[in-house]
Amino acid sequence: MLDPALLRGHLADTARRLAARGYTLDTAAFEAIEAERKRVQTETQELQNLRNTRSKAIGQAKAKGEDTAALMAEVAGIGDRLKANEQALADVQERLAALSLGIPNLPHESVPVGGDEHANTEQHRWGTPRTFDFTVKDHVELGAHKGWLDGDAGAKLSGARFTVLRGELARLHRALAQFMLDLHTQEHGYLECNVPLIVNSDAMHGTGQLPKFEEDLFATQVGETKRYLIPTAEVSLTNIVRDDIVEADALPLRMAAHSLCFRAEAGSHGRDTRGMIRQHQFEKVELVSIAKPSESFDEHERMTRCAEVVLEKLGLPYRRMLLCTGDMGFTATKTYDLEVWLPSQGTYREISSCSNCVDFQARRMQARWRNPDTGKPELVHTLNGSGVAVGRALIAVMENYQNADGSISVPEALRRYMGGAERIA
RNA sequence: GGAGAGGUGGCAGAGUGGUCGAAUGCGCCGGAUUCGAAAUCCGGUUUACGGUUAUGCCGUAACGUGGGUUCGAAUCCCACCCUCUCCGCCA
Repeated sequence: MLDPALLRGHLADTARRLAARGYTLDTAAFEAIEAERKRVQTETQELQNLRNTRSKAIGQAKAKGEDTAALMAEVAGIGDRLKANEQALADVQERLAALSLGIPNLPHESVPVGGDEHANTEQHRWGTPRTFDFTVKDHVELGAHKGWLDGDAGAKLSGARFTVLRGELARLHRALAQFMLDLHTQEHGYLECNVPLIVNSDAMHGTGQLPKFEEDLFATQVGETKRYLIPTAEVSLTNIVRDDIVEADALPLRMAAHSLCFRAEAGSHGRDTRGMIRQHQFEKVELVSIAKPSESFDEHERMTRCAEVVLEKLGLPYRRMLLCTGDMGFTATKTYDLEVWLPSQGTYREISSCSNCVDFQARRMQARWRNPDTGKPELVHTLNGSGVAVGRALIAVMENYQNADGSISVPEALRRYMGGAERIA
């Protein structure tokens, strides 16, 4: 959620900055509803004030044993008027909230302006894609060996975009997650967390999945209670500080979790249907930082580096992209994507996304810290990044480390998690 | 799933219809005392929203959540959520 003061005081400028990311803010509608809100709220508060003072007078009169009939008559009509006003206020505030909750974050000034991914700018590359002296196979062909990667079984059990992993490949997948979590918790200073995969509606509103993107989520309903499967552990980790006031010396609060993620992938029909690039269920090691506002952009660089180190230790060539205004997610003010080299596609594919959301999620969550300079609770900044997507990392390892005979070499960093194995075959 | 107890400020804990945003204690901040400290004493110490002739002032709201009764609700009524204890079940 944007700062309401920004919308009230700098509406035209805010609309212009939102337009850079392809969002059209209906300023006339906003101004109309905001004017109504102000009028109704002022009226309501005046009525409440009147009722309070009159009621207090009645109490004092009764205490003195005086007759209260005149006072009672005076206050008679207030109740109904007040009730009507309070209802009107609730209505207008609900409409205002619906509008506000649907407005995306403002892009940071360092973000290039552009409509889609073609305007993203490459920041740097690491590693050199390997040259093969045989015809490379993609991960689906490699995975067909020994039933390692079985899309048909996944479809039988659940439908499209589900996969069964078996044998040494399943073990390699697990090794990747273990390796990443160990790296971030033991070397990068993140606190290991194990979090709920099913969360309530408040949590989904806090990090911005709701109310706008419900169709992207899997939901559960038990009795009257509707809950949602997390599309990323960002939801669980970030909402830990919802409604909290964090002490200054606890910041930055760095948390990491290995979790399952569930995405409905509505609107992705036909994209990446082959293999396990885009699944309804996948695993990810997620990094979340809760930071002081003055430190969040430094923290963003640091977090992105933590993700890059994963790929470097795995020996996977990648590049860092700075997303343009039109390609960023709803909550982000600035996002770096890491793209890993996939030999079968001859291109780089997204494997991590690291975003600074500044106070956008914090305002929705009422997540604050106590600023020692002011003594007041102020909104924190929240950041999240994949460090990294486990399923896509598996694909990258399979394809980049494949051998002519269809076996797959195990990257040095993973061998201790694979009982020392140098290759799987 | 059954039975019971309970949810009040940073914490503990009073308050069962009226001047209660809420006693008291602890903690915290400032001051006095002191060579300094402890102890003691004095004062201060929630948050959100709105207004404003803004480093202040005024108003409104908030005692788990949502409704209801009432001129007036932390207090009475209803529903729900959560926590704890015991029993059952279960990984």
